[in-house]
Amino acid sequence: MYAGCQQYDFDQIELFWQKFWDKNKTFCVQEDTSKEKYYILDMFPYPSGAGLHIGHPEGYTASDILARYKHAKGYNVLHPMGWDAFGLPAEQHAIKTGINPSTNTANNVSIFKKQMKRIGFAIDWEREINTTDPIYFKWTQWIFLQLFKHGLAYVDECPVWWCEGLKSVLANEEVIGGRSERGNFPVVRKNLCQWVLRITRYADKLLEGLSSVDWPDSTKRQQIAWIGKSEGANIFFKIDGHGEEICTYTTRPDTIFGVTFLVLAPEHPLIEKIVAPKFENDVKKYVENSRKKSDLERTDLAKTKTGVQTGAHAINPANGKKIEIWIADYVLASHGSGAIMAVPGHDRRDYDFASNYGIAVTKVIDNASGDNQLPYVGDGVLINSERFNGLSSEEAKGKIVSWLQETKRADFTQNYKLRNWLFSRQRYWGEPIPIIWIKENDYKAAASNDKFYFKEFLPNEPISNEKDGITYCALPLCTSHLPLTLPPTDNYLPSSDGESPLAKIHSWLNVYVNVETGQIVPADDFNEKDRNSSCVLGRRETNTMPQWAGSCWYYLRYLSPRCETAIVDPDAINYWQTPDFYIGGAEHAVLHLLYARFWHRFLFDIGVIRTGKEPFKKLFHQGIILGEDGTKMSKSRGNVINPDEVVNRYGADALRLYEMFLGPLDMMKPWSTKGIEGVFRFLKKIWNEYIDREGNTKNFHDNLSDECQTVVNETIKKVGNDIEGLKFNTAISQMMICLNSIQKAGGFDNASAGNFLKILAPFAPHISEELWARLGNNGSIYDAPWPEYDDSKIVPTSQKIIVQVNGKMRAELVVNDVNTSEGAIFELAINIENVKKYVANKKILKKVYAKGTVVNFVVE
RNA sequence: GCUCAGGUGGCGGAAUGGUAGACGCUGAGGACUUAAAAUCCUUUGGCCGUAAGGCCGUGCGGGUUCGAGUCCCGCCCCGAGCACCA
Repeated sequence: MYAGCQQYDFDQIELFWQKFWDKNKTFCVQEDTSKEKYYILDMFPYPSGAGLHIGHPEGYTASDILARYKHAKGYNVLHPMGWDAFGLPAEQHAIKTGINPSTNTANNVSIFKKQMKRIGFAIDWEREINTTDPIYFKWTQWIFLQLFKHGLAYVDECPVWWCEGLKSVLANEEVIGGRSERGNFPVVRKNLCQWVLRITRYADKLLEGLSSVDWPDSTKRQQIAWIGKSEGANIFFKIDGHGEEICTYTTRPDTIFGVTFLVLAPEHPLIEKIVAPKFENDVKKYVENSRKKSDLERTDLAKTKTGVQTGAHAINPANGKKIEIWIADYVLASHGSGAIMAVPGHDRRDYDFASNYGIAVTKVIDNASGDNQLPYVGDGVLINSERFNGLSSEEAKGKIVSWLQETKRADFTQNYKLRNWLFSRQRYWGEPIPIIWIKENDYKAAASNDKFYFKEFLPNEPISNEKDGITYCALPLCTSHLPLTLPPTDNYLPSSDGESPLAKIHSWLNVYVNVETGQIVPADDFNEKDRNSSCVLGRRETNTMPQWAGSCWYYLRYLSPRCETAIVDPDAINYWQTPDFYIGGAEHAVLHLLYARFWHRFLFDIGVIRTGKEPFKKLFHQGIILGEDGTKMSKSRGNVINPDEVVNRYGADALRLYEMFLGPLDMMKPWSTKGIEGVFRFLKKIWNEYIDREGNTKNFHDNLSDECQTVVNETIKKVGNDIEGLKFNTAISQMMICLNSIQKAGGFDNASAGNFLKILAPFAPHISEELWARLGNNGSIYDAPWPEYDDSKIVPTSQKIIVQVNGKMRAELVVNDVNTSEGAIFELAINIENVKKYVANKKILKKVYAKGTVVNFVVE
């Protein structure tokens, strides 16, 4: 069966085959131990109301080509798709309309799915997942509870980014230049009680794991920079006339003899204790001022560095010198110990500050190049450093810290830029955090009860939080309570004091917990006659999880999407393991990919999965498709290309082919409407090589010319290699070259007609299916094996050798015998008219022959 | 400022140190057609030349090499990421 049109009617053909694939479940897979598996993962989309963007099909087509190719090569290919559907836009839509976000989400998902099916991706839709589906987020909550149990989730009253525009707290990563990443609203600091995940405990593991993965270098580098590990030392400075010490972190202990002052961050806890009465007012003013400043203002590099004296002094532990202690906001409380030993001779920032306030600058490192300019920030040889003079920076670092260590005035240590992961969001449309807060006394009493039900995820140390003078402890739900679903409401607006909309839904919020039976009853429904000593009143956690949570582990869920007993079925993961290939945008280089690695390594550490420490062995980022004007597509610029319109006008095969033909997959490249007409023409040419004007399949040649056979075999080879190397643009141009040759030669023979369709199929599956069927084949071309090529046909029977004189091309030499000797080649070459001209009467200094390619005569 | 990636015709882009510009688009000319669309053929880096052929040419300046878009050094320009991280 086939669509049966006369001309290349892409609409009829594509719809016919899409229906065929659906009906026959062509792309559905099961574990099959007789075959090697290949797991291809796309970063799953957020199903926005705007529908598919023209950039989506780029990555999806790339992974689809690979999936279809690997299948043809005999692999059991898993290529699933799902929806990262929690998130702000659906919630804001709900705030505006009062319609539950799940309705809106379901709507958007169906649009996305329809669009993706219309492009013909070889996706196993039976494995479709959705992060907002309770059967999915049951396990997201379960993983959170594991983190909680293992002491990796805690609450902290910490300064967080509060965005008034979004009425929500944002993570550091969601704040760009003092404004929210989404919506571009201004943000301010605010103290709130938040859930935090201890990702910093995994800093070293996350760093170490990068060396074992095949990822783009830039992405690895970004993660390394984000983790920001540095090796250095804590050095302790005694405060003159005080019992206190100031701990400073430095990576340059070799410059300790050049310390001329200390600087504390304005938030440093010792400030109040050490400030001299005379300076109290100035200090107070300065500290208050810097608290008011936004981070943007504080970290503006262009501004001159400001600070105030404390009037207190510290003693340099290396030489006993008394130095001033200053406060300045160029020192960050969040890094190291929030205090630094300032070495203006060898640090740009300390130098700037010292210059502003007339503080002494001492040179303690000799620059090898003899440049005397200060500050000199490189390594060198120590001077003015007493017994350490003459040592290199490298040697001195260790020796000085060891020496100070003897008297407990220093310690070797490391520092990280990585902060713990703020995991709370004050939103409705996210996974509820499966925690109930109960009074500390109730918790203690319950925990010491042998019949305590809530042991499954109980941490060693209770997580507690004080509210209105009462201490509450976090009681973790058990697997049997999951999923904890979102209560219905029609008011999605967060409360003005920063709490999630869930805090307003009292029937859900307040519950009675039976700590012996595990029964949880809404307080409203609580029947007083059921009250007994094991019933305690609790308040549910109202924060929800960030959108990253659902995407941290989705690649595991595809393996057994309906599994009810575990996050992933053990047999399924034992077979499919982790993805062999992961493709998605570079915008997720740090956050998603770091968080997912963190969860994966955690799940590995607690034995939930045993498939290796890293989730994504091979990663690739597709580039961005720009508008026709070479700028980023945006509504305001009016340069947005709608994929539906492209499909309507040229078809899915043309869209797929064109996006792959545009240029290298990882590059940014502009869309061109004229360009897609080119590949559309190519598809029509293909059609016309198979089907005559009456719509009948053509008769092919009995055999092809040698020349054509060479091209066909080269094409099979190159297309295969190019797919493996993800060089789809050159694979397509090779197929064009092949078709041009076939066209010139007057058509295919039977063998090449079939082979050409097999290599075309991953790129343009619909037309390939249709023509494959019209050649008389049954079933889907998807199941046809990848063709073999004949290397002997690729080796040409004659060779074209370029003849150069002094490196300039002067002639071409064609030799019929590939094994012609070097001497004979020189003889033939030198006798060509246009070569003779240049070597005549000249002394030949050198003759070079690169076998089969070039002859070069070097003459005086 | 630091780190990384890149700079090739009118455009998107090809080129294991070996014919720079494959393939596609655009432009020009032609065939078919009453005409148009579609299709097909020729041509399309610049300059000189009727041609054969020659000279120049991969951001700029040097270098290595028989030979450089490709390797090395310095500079310029665009893009991305990080950005007072001590």
